[in-house]
Amino acid sequence: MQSGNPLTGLPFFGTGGGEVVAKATLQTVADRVGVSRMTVSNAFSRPDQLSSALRRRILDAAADLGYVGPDPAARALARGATGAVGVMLTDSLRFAFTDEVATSFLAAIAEELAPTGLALTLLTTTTGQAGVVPARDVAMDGALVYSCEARSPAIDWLIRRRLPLVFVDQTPAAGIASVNVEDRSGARAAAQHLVDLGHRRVGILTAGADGPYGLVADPFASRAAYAPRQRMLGWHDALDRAGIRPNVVRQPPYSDRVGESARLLLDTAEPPTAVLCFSDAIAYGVVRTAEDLGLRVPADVSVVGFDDNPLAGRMRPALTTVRQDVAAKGRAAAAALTMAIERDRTGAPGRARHVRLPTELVLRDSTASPPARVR
Amino acid sequence: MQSGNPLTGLPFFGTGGGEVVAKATLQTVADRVGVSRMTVSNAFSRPDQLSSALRRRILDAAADLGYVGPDPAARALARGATGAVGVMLTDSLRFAFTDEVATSFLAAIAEELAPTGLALTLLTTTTGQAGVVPARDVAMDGALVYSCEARSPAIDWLIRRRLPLVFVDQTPAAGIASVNVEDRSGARAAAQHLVDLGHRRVGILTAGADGPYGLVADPFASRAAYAPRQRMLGWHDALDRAGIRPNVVRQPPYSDRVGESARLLLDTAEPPTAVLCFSDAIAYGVVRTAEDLGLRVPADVSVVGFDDNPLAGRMRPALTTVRQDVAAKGRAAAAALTMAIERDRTGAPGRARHVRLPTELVLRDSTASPPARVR
DNA sequence: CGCGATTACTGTAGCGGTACAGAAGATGCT
DNA sequence: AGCATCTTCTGTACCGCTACAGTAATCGCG
Repeated sequence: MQSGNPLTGLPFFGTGGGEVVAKATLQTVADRVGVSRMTVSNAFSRPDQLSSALRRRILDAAADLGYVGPDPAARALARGATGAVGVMLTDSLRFAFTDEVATSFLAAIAEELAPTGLALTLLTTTTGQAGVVPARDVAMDGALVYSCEARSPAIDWLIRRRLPLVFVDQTPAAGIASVNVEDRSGARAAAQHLVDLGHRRVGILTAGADGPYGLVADPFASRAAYAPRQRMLGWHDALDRAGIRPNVVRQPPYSDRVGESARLLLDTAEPPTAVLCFSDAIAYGVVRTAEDLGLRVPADVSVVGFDDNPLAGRMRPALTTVRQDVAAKGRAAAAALTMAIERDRTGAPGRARHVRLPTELVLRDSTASPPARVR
Repeated sequence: MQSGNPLTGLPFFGTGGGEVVAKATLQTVADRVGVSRMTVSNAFSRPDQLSSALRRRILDAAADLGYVGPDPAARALARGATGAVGVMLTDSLRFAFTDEVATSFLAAIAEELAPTGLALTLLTTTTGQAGVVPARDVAMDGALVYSCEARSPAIDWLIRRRLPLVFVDQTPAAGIASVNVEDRSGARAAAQHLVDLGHRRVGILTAGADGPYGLVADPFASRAAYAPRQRMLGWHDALDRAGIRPNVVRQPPYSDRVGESARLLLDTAEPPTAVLCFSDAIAYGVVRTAEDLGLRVPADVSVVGFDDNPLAGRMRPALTTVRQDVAAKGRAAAAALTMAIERDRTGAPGRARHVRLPTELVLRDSTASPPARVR
């Protein structure tokens, strides 16, 4: 006698007090009702293929037997589709969840994907104990690669599997759809803004998974990821033209210890009158450090961020930054992925598209002309 | 002649310039090498089952044929395990990514799960266009249910599927492992702290997916989720004992518009001298609103949060709050889930464990005795 | 009334693996 | 030499579902 789990409120097995069976499958239900297995499958997955009366009987029998519905794994094999897409993030997932820009991006993807019924599976580039490599071993219909090192083994697995892919904030590759933003021109505009204000001593605080860290001689020596490199190019576009040679400091990504890096720039004999930062989060740290050092922002030192993180508008002084529409990026990525999956499914034509979203310089209160004494 | 994709650097098919085949499977490789399919399977999944020489030949042939490795979907069916676990979040995934407490929790889970090789699949309670219900249709080995409404259809699907589950910040259910924090006693301590400081006029600003919203007459009328309810109980434990009847305002969860709700409490003829908030994020909004109204915190009004969000320490005044160890909660949840999956796999004994993590009142600068004039 | 079009259901042939129980030959030991 | 024991490799039987091509009965219609 099954009376149901008192707390979940659900019956232990089935909803009709049916017998306790090892495991109900389509066949179990088919046998019970006296129809073919295919008909039961249709009852669940293609209701228009049978009479509603029979469907009713089948569904009832299924409930009675505790049959929940087609097994997702078996269905995935038979259909060749899993209903989930992967999103590959840098090694430390922690970053992905700590950074407001990354989380907004993920949120936008999740929202765009929700109506399609596709679930999002988080993938890391790490390898598990038993040699499990999610990128190789998890079933999925396609994947997004977000801001990862260019050529990790994990990405190679995704490519080898011939999964429909979309690269986001990655160096675009032929045959793979990509979504990027105008990092370079955005950075150029930011640097030009400083030049126009009259700054001649400029510092750059960038970030990257690869070193070297600290004050770097050659800003382009690192095999940095796409965004850091593009932004560095953009900053230099404007600075070079103005004949300015910036001091460049690099730090690990998403470090909370911006202070140390910022001091490398600011706590010197001849500190820059303006600092270009890889992100708003870093810019925030620079502003705080400047204040700690007794420098006023923007009177003594101007600071420019990147991203237009919500933080940028909230902080005091409000941050001059380069806006990118992260939500739009997420939507574009999700759309590109569903499109790539669709194309893969139908074997349709069409080449991989490379989307490039605009950036825009947002002037706020953290930039001003350099102090008179150094002008 | 395959020369490889110039940009991905990977060959179009196989690594040995092998022929372009429709799709390589174990059988394809087996035929090529002249061994049984089972041996090829072993070469990939159980290397100790064959001589390394043969394995080498098999792997080479596989690479040549463009065979990547066992198909995850097929393997999932045959093995009965997918290598992914779900985590069910409230309808709007956006919240999950917007709230720093939620993201820290997710990050901790992800980190704890990484070494096991289990990927995290994000599930929503929403139903996709084609009637796709992730909780029912996505293959997974188990799932976490985090802070969802008690009995949504999506949760029912998970239960019906008999998936190993762990409830987090949910009302514990028999037979289902759960992880919770001492919401009630934490809230009680917070309220008691205000009582001890001499406050008699106390406001409460809580949040919940279910209304009613605004100033509520009966704080317990809402069928609120577990945490809101427990905290409400805790606050009342202390206030009731002191004979204090608080004004209670409820707002939707994670709304950015705390201002409106806060004004319902503060912008009145007889504003409370202290406000208890459901979260630090809300407390932040209350502090800002108080300042906008010309009230000083804590001189005119004390504010207490909940969670000990990093924000709490950063804000000025630093927020008095109730600390919960979100990372520990994430780790505990992940551990409970892997344990549940393991038990399910081995059919082992052992009852579902219910973990309850401590909370702790953290005194900072946002609370003080009420202003003299109202004392 | 006869015939093509629908509707309702069935059978077969996979999808691409893994588990498990051998079998055949090599090895070790007395 | 004789026999138990490894080591390697093989064969079979699923895992649970869906695609697709039927078949049989019902329907519409001139």
